[in-house]
Amino acid sequence: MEPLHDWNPKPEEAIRIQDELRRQLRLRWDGREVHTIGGVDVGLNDDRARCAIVLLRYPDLVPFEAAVAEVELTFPYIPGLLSFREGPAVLAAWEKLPRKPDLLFFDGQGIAHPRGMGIAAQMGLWLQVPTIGVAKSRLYGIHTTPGPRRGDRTKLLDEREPGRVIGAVLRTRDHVRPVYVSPGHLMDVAHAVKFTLAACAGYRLPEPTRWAHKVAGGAELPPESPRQERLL
DNA sequence: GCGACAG
DNA sequence: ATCTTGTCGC
Repeated sequence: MEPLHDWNPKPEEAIRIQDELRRQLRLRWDGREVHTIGGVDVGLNDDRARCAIVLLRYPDLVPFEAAVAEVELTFPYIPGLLSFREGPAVLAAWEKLPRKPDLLFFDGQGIAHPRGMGIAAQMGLWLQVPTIGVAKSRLYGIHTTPGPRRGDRTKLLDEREPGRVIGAVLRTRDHVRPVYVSPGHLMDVAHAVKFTLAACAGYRLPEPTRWAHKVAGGAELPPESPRQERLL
């Protein structure tokens, strides 16, 4: 892939990089067919980051492939610069994947970010694949509380430009805390919400992300999820 | 200066 | 993210 920038800049430079990358984002869904989706999760251990990417069949959500990679941590956790801490591990796991998914879910924000460049957006640019950010809490944006049922949602608005919708606060289960959904690259808000609901099966977080979290923690894919199954 | 602050 | 068991409520 095309190196877009250095991964160990000073925070001030990282911010400049994000401001520059923003113009490359394509916040539009092109209508492509989706047969496989992937989930990314990064676990942190002392001075190393372990990333897992799990691929699932869509729309039945059966996991069939996974890749794990571990990398040395070189960047601190700074709100707004999460991608610089976890990005290298994601790239390492991505290169180990035998095949790439049609769509990727991230644990974190897409464009619902101070500079419109959350980890789902930034990695979408690196990987050149449609991405969606599903965060467990808010980083940026203003909103009201959505209804209590699965599917209920409110708009996530840009703090500095309240007329601009940057995502959705979405209830993925009845009476459970909503998640913050925002498009990354090659995605729009409506489809990000649609795919997120389609990927949530009984739990607050999307299945791809849940599997990635388990695998990053050492779990194996179930036997009934053959790693070499033909998909088409 | 005082909060807010993905994972 | 991580420290940490059982427990209350939807």
